[in-house]
Amino acid sequence: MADVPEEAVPAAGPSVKLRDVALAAGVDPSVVSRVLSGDRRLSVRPETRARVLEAAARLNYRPNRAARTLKTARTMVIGMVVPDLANTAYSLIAQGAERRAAAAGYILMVMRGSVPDGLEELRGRVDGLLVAAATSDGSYFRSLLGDIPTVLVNRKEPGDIPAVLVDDEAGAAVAVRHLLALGHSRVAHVAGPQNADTARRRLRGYVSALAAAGAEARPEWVVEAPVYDEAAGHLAATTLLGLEPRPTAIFAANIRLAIGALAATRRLGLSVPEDVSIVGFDDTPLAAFLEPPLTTVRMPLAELGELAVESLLGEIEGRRATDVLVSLPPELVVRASAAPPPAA
Amino acid sequence: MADVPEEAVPAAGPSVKLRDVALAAGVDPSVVSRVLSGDRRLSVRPETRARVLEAAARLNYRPNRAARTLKTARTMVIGMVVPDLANTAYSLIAQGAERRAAAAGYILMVMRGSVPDGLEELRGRVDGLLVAAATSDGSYFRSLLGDIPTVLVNRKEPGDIPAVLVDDEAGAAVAVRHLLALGHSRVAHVAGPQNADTARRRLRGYVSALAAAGAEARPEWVVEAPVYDEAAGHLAATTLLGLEPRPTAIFAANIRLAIGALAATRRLGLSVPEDVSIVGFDDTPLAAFLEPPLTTVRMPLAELGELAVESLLGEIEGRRATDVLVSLPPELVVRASAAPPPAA
DNA sequence: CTGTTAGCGCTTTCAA
DNA sequence: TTGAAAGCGCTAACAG
Repeated sequence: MADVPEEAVPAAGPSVKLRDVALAAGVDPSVVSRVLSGDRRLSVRPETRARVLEAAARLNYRPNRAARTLKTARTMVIGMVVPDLANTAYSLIAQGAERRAAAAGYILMVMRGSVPDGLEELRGRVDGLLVAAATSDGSYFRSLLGDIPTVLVNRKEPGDIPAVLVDDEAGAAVAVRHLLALGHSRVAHVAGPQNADTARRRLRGYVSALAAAGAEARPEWVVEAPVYDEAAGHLAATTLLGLEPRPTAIFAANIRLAIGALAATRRLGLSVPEDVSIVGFDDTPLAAFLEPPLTTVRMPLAELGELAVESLLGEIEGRRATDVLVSLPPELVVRASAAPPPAA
Repeated sequence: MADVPEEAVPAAGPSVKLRDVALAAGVDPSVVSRVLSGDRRLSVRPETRARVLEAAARLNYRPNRAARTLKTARTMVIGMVVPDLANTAYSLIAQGAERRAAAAGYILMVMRGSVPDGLEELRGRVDGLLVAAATSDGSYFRSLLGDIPTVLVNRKEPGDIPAVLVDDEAGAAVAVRHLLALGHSRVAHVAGPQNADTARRRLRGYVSALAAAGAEARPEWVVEAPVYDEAAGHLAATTLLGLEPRPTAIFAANIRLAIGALAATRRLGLSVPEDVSIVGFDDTPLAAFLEPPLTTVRMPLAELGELAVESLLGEIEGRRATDVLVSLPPELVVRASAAPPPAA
């Protein structure tokens, strides 16, 4: 006689249902349902509960999610839409979101893409949506959404969709003040695409920090990168460094932009930070290994993710969410790309 | 009398069901179902079909997914598990996967995490799984999976889970041959974590390319990075460059490792590529903006994603999948980090 | 060409 | 403390 492992996983046969467990435990399916969902306010004789639990375990029962969803009108999944996966910022946000979602019994699933595409496909598969993808038209957007509870993650759009934000304006100001404190008087800005709310807020922070310090600000010291990537940063910085007199410092609105700016500076035969200082926005492990290591400002992105889910859970429960600003302060990560300006 | 916009989106009231559409169109729900799911082999009088379509549109009907899933036992979602979102390689794979999935009417949702965590939560929410997360124990893994159709993406584990792979071994060989052709005779390797299948295959490619060329290979020229990140690459390269005689070229098993190696080299006061040449594995836009721009090998990752879905769809349909190797060749992206060795 | 019928597997009153 | 019954919204035979 061959040994049959006791815990053998049953082959892909017909799956075991609530009814099978009920049969095996000698009770009604409804009892099994109540026991297994841990219905607190239900009195079940301990021995009955034990029998049910034992049967469920023995039969390796897995509730059918579609049936449960059909009945309860809840999927217990939260969707997150991001414009592109390969961005460490989104990954940090997702981590926070995931943690908070898990604590509430939800799972987080992420979809790449713009909202208009993915939306129809998501309806009915998620209980709520975190939208981190860029959008320019909030109301168009709302109508697409229909009644899916949604919160915008670090972007505020016209319209009534609640947003959770980090203080990008303050973060930008931290960067600029650092440069000013180092003694720079010609601080330029590689701005992000101005159709993105994040980029606008960072630009505002740059402008207001300069103003608050009474420092000089010239319109030509701001150049907008049409997208958040290295090539765009390279191009913008090249323009900036061609100015006369040349800016001695550049604050880039994003890490990829900063990397492009760094490359541009060196390709112009200038050195960082001796000739020009550079500060980037959003931190990543990579920053420490650039040449020179890049000074950046780190935003509380994991907390952003957590709070966004927090807010979304409220919406799912029918509470009307309001905008929230993550209260943790931005943090300057000082490395080597910013130093005092050359003694002109 | 107030104007009521005709296309007003109904408030979050009770949603419209198949029955409502049927009522409005004056037909039976089953007819609506058939018309809307585009059942080809069904004859419906054109005018009936038109009435149904019109009613559905007017009422803004959205099928209830849970009900459909309960009935059909299909979710039409493919899950993808990745170890971390912030890796451009996964993002490329996901793009390919998404495209192929969409063509078959599926959507792709990605989950971060290791398989053991996420799995129980995924069962019943996806029809199949693409696993790109590292695993060391394939059989343990299979038992967790139960009967969820799965394909491993660019990792082969012992056990019977089908895998779709790119030819990492050939890719590594391309890199090494490039270095050899440049005239290097002391080519070292920063290997990835050897519990990862990708890392093992790349190491194999390094070894066999050296052997095929009759070039010298020394055990101390290979150092393993315990993880695929910049810090580990930095450390490994530092060790390598302390060797006597010093290797004149380094092939790094991954882009992040290569970036760390680049930084290490410079921090040792050596220059790239004058003193030492570096070639990385997997390409990213960033590579062109490093100092110097990094020569890399680009693998057909989008195709990997497509083929993985292809294979998974087969499994979902009950066909037993076999391992497949993406046939597109690796491509060397020549930039500036590799050059002939210094005239010793 | 269209309607009838019978569930899919679960949860949740309500009744015993 | 447990069981009975109804139904979530859809699809897919089968019948007409």
